[in-house]
Amino acid sequence: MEKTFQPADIETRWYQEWEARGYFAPQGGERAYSIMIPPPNVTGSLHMGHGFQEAIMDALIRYHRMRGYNTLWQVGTDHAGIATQMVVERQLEAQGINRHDLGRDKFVEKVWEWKEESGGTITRQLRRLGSSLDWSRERFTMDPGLSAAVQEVFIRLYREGLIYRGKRLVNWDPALHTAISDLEVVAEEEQGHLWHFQYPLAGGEGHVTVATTRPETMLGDTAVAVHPDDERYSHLIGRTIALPLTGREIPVIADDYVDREFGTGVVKITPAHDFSDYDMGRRHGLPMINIFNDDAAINDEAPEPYRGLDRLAARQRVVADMDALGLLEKVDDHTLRVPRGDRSGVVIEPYLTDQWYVDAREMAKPAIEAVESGAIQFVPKQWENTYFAWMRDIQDWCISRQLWWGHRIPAWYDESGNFYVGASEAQVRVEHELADSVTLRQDEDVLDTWFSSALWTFSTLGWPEETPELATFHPSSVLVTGFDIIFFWVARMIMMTLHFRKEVPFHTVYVHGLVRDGEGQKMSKSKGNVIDPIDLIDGIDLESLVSKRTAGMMQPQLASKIEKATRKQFPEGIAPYGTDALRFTYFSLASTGRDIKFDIGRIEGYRNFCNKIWNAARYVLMNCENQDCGVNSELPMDFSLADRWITGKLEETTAQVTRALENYRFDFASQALYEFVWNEYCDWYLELSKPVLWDDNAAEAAKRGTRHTLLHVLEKMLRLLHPFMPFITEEIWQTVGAMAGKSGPTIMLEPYPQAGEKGVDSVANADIEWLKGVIVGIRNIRGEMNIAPGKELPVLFRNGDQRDQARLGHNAQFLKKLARLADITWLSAGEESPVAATALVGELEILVPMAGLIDKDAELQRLGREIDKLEKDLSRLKGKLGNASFVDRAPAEVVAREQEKMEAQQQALATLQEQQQHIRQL
RNA sequence: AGGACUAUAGCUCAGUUGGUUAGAGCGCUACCUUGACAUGGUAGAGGUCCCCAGUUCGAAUCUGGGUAGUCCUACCA
Repeated sequence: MEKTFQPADIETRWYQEWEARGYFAPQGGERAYSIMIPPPNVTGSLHMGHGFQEAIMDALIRYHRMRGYNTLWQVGTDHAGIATQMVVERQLEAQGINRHDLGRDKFVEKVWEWKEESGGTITRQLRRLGSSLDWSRERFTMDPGLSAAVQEVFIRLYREGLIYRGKRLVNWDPALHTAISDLEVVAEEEQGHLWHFQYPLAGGEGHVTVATTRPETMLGDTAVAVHPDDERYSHLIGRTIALPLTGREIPVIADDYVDREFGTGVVKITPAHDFSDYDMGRRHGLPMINIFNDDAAINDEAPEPYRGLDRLAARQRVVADMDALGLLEKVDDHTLRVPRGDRSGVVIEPYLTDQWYVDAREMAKPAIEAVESGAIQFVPKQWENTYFAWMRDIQDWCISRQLWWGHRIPAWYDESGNFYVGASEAQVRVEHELADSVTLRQDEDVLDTWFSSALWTFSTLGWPEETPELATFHPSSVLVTGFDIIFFWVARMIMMTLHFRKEVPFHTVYVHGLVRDGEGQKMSKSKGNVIDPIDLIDGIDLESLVSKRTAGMMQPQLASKIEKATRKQFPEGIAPYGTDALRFTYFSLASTGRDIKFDIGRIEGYRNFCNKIWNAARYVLMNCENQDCGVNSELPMDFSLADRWITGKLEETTAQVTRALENYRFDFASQALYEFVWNEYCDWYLELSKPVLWDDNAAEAAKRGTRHTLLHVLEKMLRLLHPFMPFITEEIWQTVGAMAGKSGPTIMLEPYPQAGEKGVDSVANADIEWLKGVIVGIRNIRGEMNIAPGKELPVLFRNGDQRDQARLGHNAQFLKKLARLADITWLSAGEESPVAATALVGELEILVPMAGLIDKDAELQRLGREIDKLEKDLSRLKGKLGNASFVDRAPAEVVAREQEKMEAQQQALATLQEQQQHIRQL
C-alpha cells in the first residue's frame, strides 16, 4: 500500500467495476426501498447543492442495500424547457440566426442535438460522486414513455374539469416571450420613482392627483379609484376624469382596496397590466385595455405617438408629455419590489393572454390531507408549515409556455376558435366527428417542465402501464430535496400522484439546507463564487479556476472583481481531495439548519481522515498479513482488556450510526464514525496492540486474539463507513475482507453491521478509562514540564486501593509502553516518597520524581493551576449542596452525584495541597 | 405588513426529554521525524452560550420581551 491515500485512481476503477457488474440494480429482497432522484437539468452541470443531495441519497441507498432491502435508486434528467431553449437560442444567435429562421421542427431538432452533446456531463458527474444509481433504468422527461404519461394526465385532467383554458393576466416574460408561473418570478427591492400626475376632472372643475411607479401604464387606465369612506374624495365618486394624452374619459370609482394613507389616496386603475387592478376591474366591470405587444412595446390600442415605443421609452415620453401639459406634480424617489424573470432577469409584465391552467385549489385538498394525516412526513417537521401555508392559499397553476422545447399541448383548434383536447389530431376528429374539410391546428404551446416532473415518481416506473416496478417501488421511500423547491415540485408531485395513483409519491420528505460559500453567500455564476464539486475531487489550479469562473458571463464587467476574489480565496487553487472526503464533508454539514456554509477547511480535515483510515489499514495489514489471525483456526485466542474494550466501542458506534441514519442526522453519523476511527481505534487501540504484538514473550494466544480483533474491528468498521465513503472502504476491504474470512465480491453487498449482538463490556471500559487516566496524567506532567517524549521515566504509585493494584498488575506493560516508563514502583502506605510531580486518578497518586527532571517552580505553577481549578469547582459544588432547597427538592440521585463529586474533589484538593507544601519546603 | 428560522470558542458548527467541568473540526501556542500516518503525535491556551425579565432547587436548553441577521409569503399604486 502507498504511504498516503491516493484517491484518484481507485475511484474510477471501482465505480466502473460496480456498474459493469450490475451491483446498482435492485437485488431482490422482501422489503423494497426506493428513492427517485430529483431530475437535474439534462444539459446542466452539477453544483455543490446537487453534490450534497446526491451524497445523502447515496448513503441512504447504500445503507438500505446493505441491510438487504430490494433497493432502487431511480436516475434521470428533465428537459428544463426555458433554460435549455435559451441556451440553444443563444448558440443560434452567435451564428446570426434566430429560431424563427429555422422553424419549429428544425429548431427542436437542434435542441435534441444539443441534449445529446451535453447530456453526458451530468451523468458523468453523478458517477464521479460515487452515486449508486441504477443506470439501466435511466429516464428523461421527454422519453416516449414519459411523454405519453404527460399527455394522458393532461387529457384526463381536462376531461375532469381540472384543466381549463382562460384569458387571464399572467406573468409575461417579454424577453423569452412566454408566460411563467408566479414561482418563476423573483421580486427584489429596487430603487425607482413615484410619479405624481394630475388627472383633470371631465367637467373642468379641478383635478385629482394619482401616484404611479409605472407611468406608461396610464395609457391603459380605465378608472381612478378612491376609498369609499374617504371624505376628501367622496364627492368625486361617480364623476368622470378626462384621461390626459388619450382623449378617453374614465370614471372615479370607490373600492375599499384603496389605502387612504398611501400617496394621495387616489389610485389609477389599469386592469390589463396590474394584478390588483385586474381584480378591481372585474369587480367593477371596467374595460381592459391591453397597451403592450409581446415585446412589452406599446401597441396600437394606445394613441399614435406612443405606438411601437419600448416600455421604457414610452415611460419617458409619457412623463415628458405630462410635464409639458403641466400635469406632472412631482417625482419622488421610491423603493419598490420589481418582479423579474428568474431565468431572463428582465422585468416581468402582467399581460392578458390565453393560457392553460390547472385548478390547483381542488387538487390541493387531498394533498394537504396527506401531510396532515402523517401519510407524508417532512423532516425536519417545521417544513410542513411552509407547505401548508402555501397549499392553503394556492393559486391556479399556469401550465402553458410559449416555447418550442417541451411537451406540446394536446389540443387542436378549428377556424372558428373551438378547441378539442385529445391524444392526436386523428383521435380528436373521430371523437368529435369533425369532417375532413375542417382544418385543425395544434396548440403552439408546450407544458411547464414542472408539469412533467410532477409525475416523476410514477412516470419513471412505467405508468400508465401497471408495471411490476410500480407495484414494487411506488410509493417511494423518501424524497431528498432542498426547501427552495417545496412549492415548485414537492407540492405538485403530491397533488398529481394522489390524483392519479390514489397513493402518496413518497412517505418522507427529507429537506436539506442550501449550500452556500464560506461567507454564507448563495453560490451563483454572477457572483463568481461557484465551486464545481468535481474540482474539489480532482483539484484545479488557480488559472483554470479563474478562467472557469469568469468565462461566458452575462455581466462581463464583474469579471475582474471575481478574478481578484478568487485569487485571494484560493491562492494555490484547489487541492485534490477525492470523492470520499467531499462526501464526508457533506455529511458532517448536514445538520438541521437552513444554510450550509461550505468551508474549504472542513474538506481538508476529512481528506486527512481518509488518510488516517488508510494508514490504520496499513498498520493492520503489516501486522496481520501472513500471520495467524485466528480466522479459520481452532487454536485458542486470548482477548486482552483492550481487545474487549474496542469491540464494545464498535458496538456502541454501530448503534449510534444506525440511530443517526434512521433519523436523517448524517452529521451525527459522521461524527460518531470520525470519533471512533480516530480517537478510539487509532489513538488508543492500535497503540495498545503494539505492546502485545511486539512483545517476543507474549503468549501466542494473546497475539492471535489481538490480531483477530485488529482485523475484525477494521473489517466491520469499513462496512459501517461504506455508505459514507464508498471508494476507500471498498479498496481496503478487498484485502481486509478476505483476510477476515469474507468471500463476497464487494463490500457494497455485504451486510451492514447491526448493533446489539454483544453488549458493551463495562468492566473493560472502566479499566481502559483508568489506564487512559494514568497515561494522560503522566503525559501531562511530561508535556508541561518539557520532558523529552523519548525520555523514559521512573514512576511511583501511592495511595491506591486494591483495584488500582490489580489494574496496574494487568496493565503494566501497556503503561510502560504508552507512557514511556522506565519502571513502576508501588509505595506502601506511609512509605516516604521522593519529591515528585503528581497526577491523580481518583485517589491513586502517580508520582514522577523530580530529581534532575523537573523544575521546582514549574511544578509549583502547574499545581497552582490545578488547585485553582479544583477550588473554583469546589466552591460551586459547596454552594449547591449548601442550598437547602436544592437538597430537598432535587431528585436524590442528582444530590448524591453532586455529593460524590464534591468528596472526590476535596480529596484531590487535599492531596495536591499537601504536595504543594512538600515541594515548597525544598 | 404577516410568518418562519438563526444567534454557543478566532472561523464553521453540534448540544435529542432542563442537572456536562458547555463539545467537535479547522485555526492558534509549545514540544516531537518514536518501527501505520508530519494529510502525523503529545500537551496547552481560548467561551458573559446576543441582551433583559420570568418559571424552577437548578436554564445554553422552557416562557415572555428586546436587539441583530437571513429567508419566505403579501395587491401598497
